[in-house]
Amino acid sequence: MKEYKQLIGEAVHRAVETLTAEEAAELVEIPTDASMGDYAFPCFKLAKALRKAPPAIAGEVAAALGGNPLFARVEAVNAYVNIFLDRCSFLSDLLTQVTEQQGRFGRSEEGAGRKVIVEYSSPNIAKPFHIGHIRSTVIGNAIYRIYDFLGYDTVRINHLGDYGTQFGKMIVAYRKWGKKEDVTREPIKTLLGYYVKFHEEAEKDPALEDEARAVFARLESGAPEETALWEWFREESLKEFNRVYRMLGIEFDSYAGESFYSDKMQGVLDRLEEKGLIRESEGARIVDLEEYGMPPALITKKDGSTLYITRDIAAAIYRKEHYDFYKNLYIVASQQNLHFQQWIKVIELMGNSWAEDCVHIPFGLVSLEEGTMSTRKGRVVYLEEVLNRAVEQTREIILEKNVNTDSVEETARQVGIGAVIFQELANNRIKDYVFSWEKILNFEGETGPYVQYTHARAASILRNAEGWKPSAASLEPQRLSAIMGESAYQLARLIYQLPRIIREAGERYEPSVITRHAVDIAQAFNRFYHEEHILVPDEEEKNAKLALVLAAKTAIQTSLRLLGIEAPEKM
RNA sequence: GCCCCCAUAGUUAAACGGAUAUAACGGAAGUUUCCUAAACUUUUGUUGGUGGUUCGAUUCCGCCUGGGGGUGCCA
Repeated sequence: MKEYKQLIGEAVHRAVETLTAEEAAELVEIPTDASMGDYAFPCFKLAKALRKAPPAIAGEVAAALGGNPLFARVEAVNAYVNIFLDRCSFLSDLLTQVTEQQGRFGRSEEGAGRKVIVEYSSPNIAKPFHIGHIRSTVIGNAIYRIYDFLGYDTVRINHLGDYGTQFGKMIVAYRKWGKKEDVTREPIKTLLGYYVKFHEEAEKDPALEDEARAVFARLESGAPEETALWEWFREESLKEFNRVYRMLGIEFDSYAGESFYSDKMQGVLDRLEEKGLIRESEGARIVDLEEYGMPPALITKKDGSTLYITRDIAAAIYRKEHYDFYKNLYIVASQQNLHFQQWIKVIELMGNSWAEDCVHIPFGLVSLEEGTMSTRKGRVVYLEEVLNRAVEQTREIILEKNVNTDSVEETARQVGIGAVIFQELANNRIKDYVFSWEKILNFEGETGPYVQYTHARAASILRNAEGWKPSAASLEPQRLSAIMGESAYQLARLIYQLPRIIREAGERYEPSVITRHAVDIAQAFNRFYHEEHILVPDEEEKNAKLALVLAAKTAIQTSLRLLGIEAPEKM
């Protein structure tokens, strides 16, 4: 398909040689107000080099672009050149492409031969999978899907929090107060109970903390009793996690968590020693980062056991050797910003130039109205409960509205889960937010159900069109004239932008760019739907409009798919 | 103390350094003999303060205020 920004860039370059075609293309804007054209080229920056007033330059550029048949109209307005596309050839080009490519529209091969690792979700074993975990899980899944769509080779890693002193605590608590049958019956809640009790008791008796550290040290050195208990906790927890992953439609290529690297720790310590990066301080071993403005990185504790920073370093080195990644992405809360800065710096100090390919993608904090979530205090909202309630409420709405669907259960699941995911991906990931039941169960306005509903509407029209198939002949430019109104054209423009939007979402690691665009397309579609009748008697007009409906449906479906949300055909 | 992030209508949020700051929710008023009213139309209302850089700042830089997070033996 034609890349208009590029074409305009080239044309500007021919008119003003001091600017390369690429530089010119970079400057091309899409005006907020459609009455100022489909594209605009601001001339301020040229004023200095050309020693002319911007409006004068705009006039010259406009004159130079004027003869191009792709542009219906080119006007100089003050310092801007406003460019109006020839709508018929634009629509013909777009609709031909989208109806041919369908689900492949927007796909790219730019990532061919490059491997991208996406680490996401990474819950802690033996702790509840709560609403705070949804962010990493859902953002990571979307980033994986976006990179996959852009042609990259992807590896999805669930870096389970299955190691560390917390397991010492858990084991100590289980031995003191635990019952096997309770754990088997309800693993996570029971184990969490032990964990909470441990902290209560440790307040009165600080010796428990030391005991827990000692038990973890035994676990790390491979003691059979501790290892068996740990394996059992891990297994029971994974059963629960997988139930949630299935609901969300999320999968992983690897569950290599922290424990996976336990036997690789010594190698890291040796390499750090070799490089002379380690020194002893207060009984612990550290890498001093003072000259980089950071507190020291604690590599081992005074009892010799490791910390998670050591495991993250080991993991990154292992991944570089094992996968030879192009990018190694970590979808982890912004609370860990310093942690990531520290260990990536350590990797760099070890002489690894690929340190810069390790990217921390932070996101904001989820809190409850009562305050921050606290596993220890048992102040959590379970993700599974959120998903179940969203599905339940959707089911009620479906029955109430008497919705046209083949399976109430299936649709309730698609829409309920989709609503939760959509909301999670609607805003910039860095923003903090306060969880509220009222908000998450609201399905009106800019929400997942709105976009899905629009998709279902488009699907419904195509069903009503019985047997209609897009044909290239009916999309020739001369046959489109006078058929398409303003709302149709504005919808088409948004569909055209989708491939660029997907690339931007990938570059910025920001799925919300796609979420917002999906809403824009849905709004434009609904406007078009209300203003114009689609299944009209005139064959030529009907063909063109149906092609646009199909293109809109395709664009919405692709957007939702990249976000990890299903697009029901009926609802 | 030091470091990082955030601050936009009543609320929740958008906005590659560009033209008149964009939506949704809420409030007010409408649209269903018409392809799905989970829809659409109209209306209401916004850049925390202060300096600077720039032809142009919600956006970049400095300071201030407010909120959140981090800061050596948890992850």
